Amino acid sequence: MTEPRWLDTGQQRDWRAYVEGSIRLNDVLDRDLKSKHGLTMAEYEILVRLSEAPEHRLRMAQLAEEASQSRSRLSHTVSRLECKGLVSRDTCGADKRGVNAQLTEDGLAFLTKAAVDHVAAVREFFVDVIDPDDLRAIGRAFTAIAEQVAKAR
Amino acid sequence: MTEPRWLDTGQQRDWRAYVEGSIRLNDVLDRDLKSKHGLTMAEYEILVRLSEAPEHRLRMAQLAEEASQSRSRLSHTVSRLECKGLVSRDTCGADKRGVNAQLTEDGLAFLTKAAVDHVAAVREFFVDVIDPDDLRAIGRAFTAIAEQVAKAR
DNA sequence: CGGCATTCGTTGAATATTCAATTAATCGGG
DNA sequence: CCCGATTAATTGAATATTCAACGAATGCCG
Repeated sequence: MTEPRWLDTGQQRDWRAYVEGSIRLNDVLDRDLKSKHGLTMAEYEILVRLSEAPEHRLRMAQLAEEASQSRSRLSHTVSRLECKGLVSRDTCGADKRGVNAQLTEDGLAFLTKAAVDHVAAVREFFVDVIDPDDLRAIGRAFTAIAEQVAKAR
Repeated sequence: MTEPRWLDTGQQRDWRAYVEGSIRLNDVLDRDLKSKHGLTMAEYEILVRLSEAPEHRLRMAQLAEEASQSRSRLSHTVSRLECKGLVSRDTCGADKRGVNAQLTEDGLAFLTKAAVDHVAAVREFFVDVIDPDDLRAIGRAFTAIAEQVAKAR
């Protein structure tokens, strides 16, 4: 059997700082969005992706991929957003298996308001708290991580 | 009303890379730990903190704080771990409201095995795919973030 | 000492997420 | 053209997490 390669002191410190910090960041951003607009980050992300898509619509599978969610989870979540009138579903013309999620006008208006508060919170607890060079490092690192995860599947 | 300060292109790119990367990293590590040992990261973290505490025991409130979990969530999760025989509960002598969570011998043995695989996965998808300087940047940044979140409460 | 406010931990219901199975439609080789 | 394999999306049950409320013990202050 191969000897496990443990993390050295510095690596462990940094890894743990990341684990704790990311949980707490997520909590505070989620709480903020939820208290002010009744949305979770996952729901918010869905609205954002739709708002950036041509004609404000995307196939479920692609939306799931972009929002880093399972298809099952997306189905449930979109159902909730549909109940709130922020998103609608219609069957895709070309591929009759497919379903398009479509951002409604209300959805876009709602997102526009929520985005103002959300970006302020992202600044307050993330962007404005860290050195610009460190931000770039984070961008590099997590891009590489996402690639590595994708590669492994 | 104050004008919202949007993120510039680079900030947005880096922020989004982080959001996506951190979700995917969490997914892959959770999946790995769950498939190999039937534990979530949250449960694993609880065992780790207990293993590092004097006499392998901690008050529930402190454990919740260290593992970045709500007390309610911790209660439920510890109940599950108790069912598996990895943790036990006993009332705290000094403060009769208090409860100590205690890592059992089985729990320690179990953790020791799980840690080998977990650290390997943390290397594969995190430590070994990023530049050492970027890792330090992440450590700095998320330490600052955790502080900022703590300050805001 | 008395009593009010706070802290500790748990509980159960409401909500969200995962997991496995299902239905329907498309694809592709023969 | 047909049929088995694959893909799309949904469903409902099992599981996990959040949320609000609670009971018990302690702290604090007059």
